Amino acid sequence: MPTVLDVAKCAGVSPITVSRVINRSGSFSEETRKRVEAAVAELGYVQNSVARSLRSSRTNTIALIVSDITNPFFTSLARGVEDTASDAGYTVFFCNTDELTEEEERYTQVLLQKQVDGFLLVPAHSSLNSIEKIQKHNIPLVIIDRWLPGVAVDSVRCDSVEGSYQLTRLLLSLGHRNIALISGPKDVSTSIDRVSGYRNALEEAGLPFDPANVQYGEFVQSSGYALTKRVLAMDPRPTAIFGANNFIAIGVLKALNDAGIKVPGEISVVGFDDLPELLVVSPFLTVASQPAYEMGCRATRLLIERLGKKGAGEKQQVILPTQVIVRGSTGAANG
Amino acid sequence: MPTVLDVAKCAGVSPITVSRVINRSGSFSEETRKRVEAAVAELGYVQNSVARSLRSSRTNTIALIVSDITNPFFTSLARGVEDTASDAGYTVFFCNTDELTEEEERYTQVLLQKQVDGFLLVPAHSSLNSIEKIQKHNIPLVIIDRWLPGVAVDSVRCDSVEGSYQLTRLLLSLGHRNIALISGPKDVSTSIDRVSGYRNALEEAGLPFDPANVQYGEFVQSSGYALTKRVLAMDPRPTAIFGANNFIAIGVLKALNDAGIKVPGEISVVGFDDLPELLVVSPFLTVASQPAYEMGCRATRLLIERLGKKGAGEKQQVILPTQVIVRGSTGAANG
DNA sequence: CTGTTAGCGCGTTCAT
DNA sequence: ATGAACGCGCTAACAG
Repeated sequence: MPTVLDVAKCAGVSPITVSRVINRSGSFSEETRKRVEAAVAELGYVQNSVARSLRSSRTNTIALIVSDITNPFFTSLARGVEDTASDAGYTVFFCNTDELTEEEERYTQVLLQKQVDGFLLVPAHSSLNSIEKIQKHNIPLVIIDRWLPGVAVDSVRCDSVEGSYQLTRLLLSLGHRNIALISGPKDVSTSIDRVSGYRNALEEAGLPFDPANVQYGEFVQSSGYALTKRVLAMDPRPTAIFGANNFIAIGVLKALNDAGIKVPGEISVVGFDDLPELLVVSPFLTVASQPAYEMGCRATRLLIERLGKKGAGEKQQVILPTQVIVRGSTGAANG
Repeated sequence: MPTVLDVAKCAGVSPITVSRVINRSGSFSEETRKRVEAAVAELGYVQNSVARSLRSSRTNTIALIVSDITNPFFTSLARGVEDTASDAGYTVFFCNTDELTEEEERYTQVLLQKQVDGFLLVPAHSSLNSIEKIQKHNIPLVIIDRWLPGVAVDSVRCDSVEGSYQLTRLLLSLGHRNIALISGPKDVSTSIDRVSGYRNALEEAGLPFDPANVQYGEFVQSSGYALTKRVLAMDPRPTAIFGANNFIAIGVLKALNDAGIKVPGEISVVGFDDLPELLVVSPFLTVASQPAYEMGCRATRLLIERLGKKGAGEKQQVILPTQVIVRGSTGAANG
């Protein structure tokens, strides 16, 4: 493969001039530009970004670390990230941690080695190792979807407390007094916030917060399914179930389906996270919807802003609203 | 950030010795290893892959170029790619072309510059520019999901002809004689193959192939929706509709829903590509399902095999079977 | 507007 | 088992 040197010889100029023309940096005559571009075309020259990066200390590359790209929420988010990054001249590495701290740390290490210009991270649980390592290396970082206690970082997420509060209020307004919440892991902020919102709504309504009504599990369908079975065994049986993310909510609906329980006739169901309308024929679930694509765009824009002025400026917290969408899975409590 | 030199000084050895310990290459004493590792830990040294790549001409990086990661088929595929790549020590760049040839070429150029070790590509339409460019640079390439006329490349895809043939036979066996096929773009191989399979089944059954029954559009929901409207206006009206991918099939179902037409009572519907069971409460659509995750794994394994022996060996074509899953959207033709 | 020099951080080559 | 010298391809810094 030809190098700048070959192009330079072919065009009868010095390597640095070739560099200037290719990168549109510095200045050069129209005549030189033409000769260089002709040489580039003739030789089929392709610039070597690796060498360029070694010299310039920039790779035009960012990392996106999520728990599972297969979750439609993260898929949309990833698409937002890629669109925004691509427009700004960045290429995106993507990584799935499956909520495993070790995987997160392994990826962080590799990507630090690869000299990514910035990190977009959905933290697995509440380990700070990765974050501290990234910060120690002075690489811009934006945390997405979750917060972590005691760290000052740029972040973009949705208002889970408020979304959860509104969903719970909706159920209360329908007459439900016994509402089960099937949550994710205890140490993930989205779980914590959604429990808080739920609790706030109950207390505002003068109802007791019963810890037994909150089941902690994983943000996966099988967890939603299994915990619903447990909820159904409770006495008195809740008249509404709140699934704390999309997978859990689907697990809830499956379990109710399998148990022959009518929704919303016998039990109402609400969920957090909507499914993209491109995937659903007739949306049924009442949800608090998060603007996943938009979150990806915002986080990427924030990150790219940071790339210029490393470390400078106050950390920013972008908190986007959720939108409650009422559909067929919720109805009046009977009894 | 510290470099090998700093580590070397700190450990009282030469840079190359540090390199040997870190990469477990060459030989060194146990004593040296300990001193180097202590220095690495003390300084928080992280190897610079960019410099390493410049020297070694390998980046341990591959590119995945798909039309749209938001399509669950590509999402699962991407997950298969990432899992396999990660296990083998590779990191993945992901890119969305939206079926645009210019985007494909732009990404190809950028990734060539970034010296990716290999390409996984779902080609947009039938332009060969990107492929020829990649081949000219001698970078291993595996084409996924589609074939292109007149190029010898490694590829992994499903047997769309057979899947389509079986879906059509299923409809025929249910008594349908007037089956509309809503397809993707005319120049994409998956469209071509699915029309072929459909045609084969009809002709085998002694039925005429009526080109008017095949509507070409895009592989998107709005296209499936709009073309269904057109199909519904036909006289005689088809008793079954075949959506050539997941998005189209959903568009078909939405259009029938909006038109108040019962499925399968009045019209049966089949689709290509299944939706992940994690996303669906009660699967309804009869489909030919493609093992998307597996395709991603296979393609990545094939690519990684190639990375060792560049250009050597015969090009390989992996063709995986589809699986027809009969569900509630198909019923007997009445009439 | 253009060129010279030097060096980014690492690993290959050859020596000891 | 260890080290010295050199160069991967490019561009920053400094001329002119």
